[in-house]
Amino acid sequence: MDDSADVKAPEAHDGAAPLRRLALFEVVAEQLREMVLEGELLPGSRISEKRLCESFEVSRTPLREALKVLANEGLVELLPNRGAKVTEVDPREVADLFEVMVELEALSGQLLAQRAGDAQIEELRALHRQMLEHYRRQERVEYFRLNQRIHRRLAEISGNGVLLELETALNLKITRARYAANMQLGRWDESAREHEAILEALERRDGEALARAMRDHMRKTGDAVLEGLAAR
Amino acid sequence: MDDSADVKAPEAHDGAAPLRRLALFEVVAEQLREMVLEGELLPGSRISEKRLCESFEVSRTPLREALKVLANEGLVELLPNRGAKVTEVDPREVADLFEVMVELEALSGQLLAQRAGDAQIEELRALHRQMLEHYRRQERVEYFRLNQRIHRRLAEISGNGVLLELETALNLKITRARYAANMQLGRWDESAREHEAILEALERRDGEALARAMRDHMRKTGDAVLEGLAAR
DNA sequence: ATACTGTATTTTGAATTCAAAATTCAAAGC
DNA sequence: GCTTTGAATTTTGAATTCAAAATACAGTAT
Repeated sequence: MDDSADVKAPEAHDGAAPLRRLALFEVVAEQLREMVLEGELLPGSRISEKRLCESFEVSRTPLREALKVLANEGLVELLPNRGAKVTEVDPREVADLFEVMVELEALSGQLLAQRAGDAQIEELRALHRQMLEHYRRQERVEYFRLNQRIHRRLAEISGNGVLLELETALNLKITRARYAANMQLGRWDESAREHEAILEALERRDGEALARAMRDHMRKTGDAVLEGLAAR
Repeated sequence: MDDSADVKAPEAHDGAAPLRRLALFEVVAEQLREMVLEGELLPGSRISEKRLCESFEVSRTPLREALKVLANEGLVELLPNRGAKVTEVDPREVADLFEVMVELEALSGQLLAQRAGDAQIEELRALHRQMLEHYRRQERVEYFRLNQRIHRRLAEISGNGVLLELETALNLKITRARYAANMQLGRWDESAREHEAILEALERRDGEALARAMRDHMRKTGDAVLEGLAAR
């Protein structure tokens, strides 16, 4: 309607153009997701459709579609005839979350030991080194980003698409719990050591040890987050 | 010709009755889900919004909302500006699915051994006996239903809400794969024996054995389904 | 003053409308 | 004969409209 920059793919006659202009509701969903994750929309608060529509400058239709997506991700709750509210961070649920995530990580570990190629292990080692460098320089945001990226890459390389999807979905909620607990990046040193153990086990292709290391890492992360939540 | 009476009545167990009239899009989503699961809408087929709107006698708005729900469940794919199509049953993905499900079941087993109360174990034993009775009488549909119910009950009693949700979600896709492979109820006898082993381990509260039994059961189910898929 | 009831306002749910993109199909050009 | 081009049609995306439900509020009765 106005000067908004259209996101469109450059007209390429060349085949592989996987980049599609995403639907409005997807853009809105992404924005909303970020707002919920980072606590800009407070847990438990009611969501006024009208207000959000105005702030996003979209009509209610795409906003409501986006809310349905977020609802399926568990970030908002839809109360019939009563609008939507941001889901509360329930320590009990977070505990459950980690209980499951620990096992998923263990599975990732086993699969990784079987399936990771040499090049991929080197890639991970490089990312790891890079992360340690951020650690050394105390660059928190970059460290956190790389940490997330490494975990995602591990899930990708494990070669199980369903596992990757689940870890991504659960990681959403975990990230939110971290924010809620002001714990985005606690346990630097410990965490770095655990990562080292993971890399070593992977390089030895020791499935048992790798599963144990990843399980251990996730369990300790969970304990820290839960502790942070309790201390609010 | 069909049974459209089963739309509501989620009302069941414990105290606080959250009785609510469900939104139109939820009803539509439930119907669609069933149609996809049972193969009434063929994998890979494009979904015409107009046609479905007419058959459901609703406008496009709730139908589109329902499609978004199904898309998040992985039963349909949304192609921007090109409508929706029913997701194909990919044997590779089904294999991944079971690979994950096996671990979730193992976790269920461990938790069950720790947390199941005597009354709940008795309840499960009763359900098991009832299922065997259906087996004896060769009542396939009832057997299958009870089988599903027992698995769900096991997940519930394991006391981890996240685990329950994930198992429910994955079970959706597994059910679809079974239909696709014409395998809704293969392996009667074998399956019944495996269930017996599960119950026994649970009654002994032997977490290790229970995890092993449930893992084993799910793994064999997966093998059978994959075999069925390959033989299409 | 408090609790209750009926009414007005707001908010949500669903249908309809309008615009933009894709698909179809036929004709023109090579 | 085959491919390409460009309207006409269909289908999807998003805004708007209309209806129903919930909330807020005022007045009344106890």
